[in-house]
Amino acid sequence: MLDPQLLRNELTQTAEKLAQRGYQLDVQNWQQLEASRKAIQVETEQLQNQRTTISKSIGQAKAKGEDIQPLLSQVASIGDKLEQSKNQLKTILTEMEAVTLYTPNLADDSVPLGDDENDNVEVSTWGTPKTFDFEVKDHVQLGQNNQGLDAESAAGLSGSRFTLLTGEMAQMHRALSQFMLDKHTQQHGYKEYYVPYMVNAETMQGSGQLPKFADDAFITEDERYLIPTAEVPLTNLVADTILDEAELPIKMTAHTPCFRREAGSYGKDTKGMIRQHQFDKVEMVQIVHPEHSFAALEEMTGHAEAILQDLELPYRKLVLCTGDMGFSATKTYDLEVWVPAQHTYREISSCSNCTDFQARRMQARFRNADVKKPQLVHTLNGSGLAVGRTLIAVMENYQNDDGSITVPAVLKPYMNNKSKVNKAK
RNA sequence: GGAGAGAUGGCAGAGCGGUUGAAUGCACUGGUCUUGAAAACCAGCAUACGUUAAUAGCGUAUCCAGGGUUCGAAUCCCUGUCUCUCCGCCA
Repeated sequence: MLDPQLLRNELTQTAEKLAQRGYQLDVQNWQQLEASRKAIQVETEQLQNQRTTISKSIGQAKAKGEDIQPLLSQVASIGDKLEQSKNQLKTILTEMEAVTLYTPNLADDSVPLGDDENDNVEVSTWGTPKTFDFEVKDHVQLGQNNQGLDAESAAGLSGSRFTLLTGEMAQMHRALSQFMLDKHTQQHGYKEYYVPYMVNAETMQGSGQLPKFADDAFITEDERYLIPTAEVPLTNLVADTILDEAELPIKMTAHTPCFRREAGSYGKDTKGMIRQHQFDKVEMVQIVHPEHSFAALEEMTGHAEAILQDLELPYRKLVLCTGDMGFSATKTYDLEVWVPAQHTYREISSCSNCTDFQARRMQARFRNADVKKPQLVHTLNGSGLAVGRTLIAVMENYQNDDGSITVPAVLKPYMNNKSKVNKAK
């Protein structure tokens, strides 16, 4: 949610900034709502004040044994008017809330303007894509060759966009998440969490997935949502709390499966395990003092980069343009890893500063020693990294002529010191 | 799944349907005292919204949430959520 003061006092500028993101705020409608809200709220509060005042004097009169009848008839006329006024106010506030819940965060001034992913700006690249002296296979072929990746069995069990991993592929998948968690907890200062994979609607609303993106999530019969990312449970851990300033920053990480309907992505990335209904991810979340959130974004993106560097996977870093950013973000870096078979970079991490947007929805605050008042925290989240896509990247970048895959050095301790897997039979 | 108990300010914990935003204690902040600290004593200390130039006043709301009764609800009634205890089942 945006600061309501922005919509009240800087409506035109705010609408312009929202338009950069492709969101059209109905300014006229909002102004009308705001005007009637003002009038009706004042009226309601006045009526309420009258009623309370008279009710109090009834109490006093009764205590003194005076006749309360005149007071009762005085208050009688207020009831209906108040009721009506209250209902009107409620209707307007509900309407206004609907607008604010559907309005995205504002982009930071440092974010490049643009319409879609074509306008994202490359910030840096790392590593050099390896040249192969044989014809590279994609991860699907590599997986099939070695019977470690089985889309057909998964489809039989669950349908499209699911993958089954077996043997050393499953082991490498596990090794990757272990490695990532160890790196973040031991070197980057994050605390490890094990979290629920199902959350309630309130939690989904807190981090911005609801109400606007209900179609993207799986919902259970008892109205719980399968988490689309560990960002949801982790970030909401501070919902409705007032933290001590000394507790900040809070740095959390968790390895979870992520569930996404992928509604509207029909035909996109149907081959292989690039885009799945279920995938594993190691997520980083930071809860920080508002002054430090942009520095924290740089730091957190660095933590994701460190994983790729340790795995020696070439990647590039992009800053997303205004039109391509997620709903809650004010600034986002994407990391894209080199995928040899596609001869291109593919997204493997996304790190965002959400400023106070999620914090306001969740009412996550800290007691500011300077101001002494509770103040909204800033929240950040980043993938560190998407495990399935990392597995793909390792398979393809570390493939050998015979179809085997060399184990990256940092993964060896997690794989019984094997140096190669999936030797073609 | 069955039976019972509960949910009040940062925490603990009072509260008869009437001037209760709410006793008291702890914590916290400022002060007195002290060479300094502790102790003691004094004072202050919720949040949100509205109005406003105002972080000044004034007003409104908030005692788990949502309904209801009433002139008036933290207090009474209904529904829901969560927590705890006991029983059953169970990885």
